Amino acid sequence: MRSTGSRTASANKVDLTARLRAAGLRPTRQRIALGKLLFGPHDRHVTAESLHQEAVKVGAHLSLATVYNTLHQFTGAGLLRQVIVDGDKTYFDTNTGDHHHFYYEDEGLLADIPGDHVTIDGLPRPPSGTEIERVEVVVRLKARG
Amino acid sequence: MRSTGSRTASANKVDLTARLRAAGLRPTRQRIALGKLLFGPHDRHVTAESLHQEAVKVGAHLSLATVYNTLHQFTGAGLLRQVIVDGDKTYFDTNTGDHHHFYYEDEGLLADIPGDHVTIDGLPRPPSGTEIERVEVVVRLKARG
DNA sequence: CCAGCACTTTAGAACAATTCTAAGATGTTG
DNA sequence: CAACATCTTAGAATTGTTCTAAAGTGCTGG
Ligand SMILES: [Mn+2]
Ligand SMILES: [Mn+2]
Ligand SMILES: [Zn+2]
Ligand SMILES: [Zn+2]
Repeated sequence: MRSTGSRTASANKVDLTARLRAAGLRPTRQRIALGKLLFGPHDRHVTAESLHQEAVKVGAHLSLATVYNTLHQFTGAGLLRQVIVDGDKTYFDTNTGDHHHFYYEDEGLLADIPGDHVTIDGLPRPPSGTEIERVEVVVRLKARG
Repeated sequence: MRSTGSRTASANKVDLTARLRAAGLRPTRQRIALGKLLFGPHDRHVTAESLHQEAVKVGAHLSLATVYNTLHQFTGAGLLRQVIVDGDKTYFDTNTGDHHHFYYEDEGLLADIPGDHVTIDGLPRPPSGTEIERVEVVVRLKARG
């Protein structure tokens, strides 16, 4: 359903370069490094800090400010979306399609719930003058007692 | 359904004092002032900052640190719950029952969606070793284009 | 091929929300 | 009321994030 065939294959530099250009972003060393980490075979949920650490670990060296800039630019370009489930940090999600989340509160981890089979009934219609931008379901989990 | 009959009447000092004592909290001047603002006839969504300003406006004078302390103590006592919809600030909700939210992104305002009629189908069962603490639905609204 | 300009990166400062510290104030109890 | 535990609070500290402005890099027109 998602239109990005290249997402499922390991993201190579050519793909990324094209994707960045299409988004109006120059394919810089830093953006390509982050893109490789983000747009691999599986979807991911990262924070700026976690992605920065990961980038450093694979030898890319770039600043945390650049990670923030890049995450926001990718989000603006529709390559990422933000997920807000914790007051202390912002998560960025490579899955921009319709889906929901489990949130492991103890671990601070997100897991996708595909949107396909989830239905939400009985919601009131949006107040006049407004429209729905998105409906988000978060299932908060804790370790079984 | 909620067990707090006193919530619907204007919260008086006697009620609040009892409620605080029951929660193991001394009914101090500050906690009573905040309790009066919070536990009036309607449910409310506040931030520490908004509640502090409101308290100052009605002549109570207490520090922002006390507002934070009190909000957390009230939450621990089950008198409030937190709602996380914005990375920049935490909302506290006097409605501790089962319900969901509209979030006016432009305004930073929350409105309740009663839980009674909303049904969510097709959610996977929680991963083993975990249990669901709560299922939250947030309907993000934007001004109609 | 560049030169040259726009776009990027980044160190470090700045910010905003929240938490912490530790010292003085206040509620409660005998 | 004394005495102690509990509370409050100013101000410092922390954390996640954004901003600033200066140095670096990608791209294009000649
Ligand atoms: Mn914070
Ligand atoms: Mn913040
Ligand atoms: Zn996701
Ligand atoms: Zn609410």
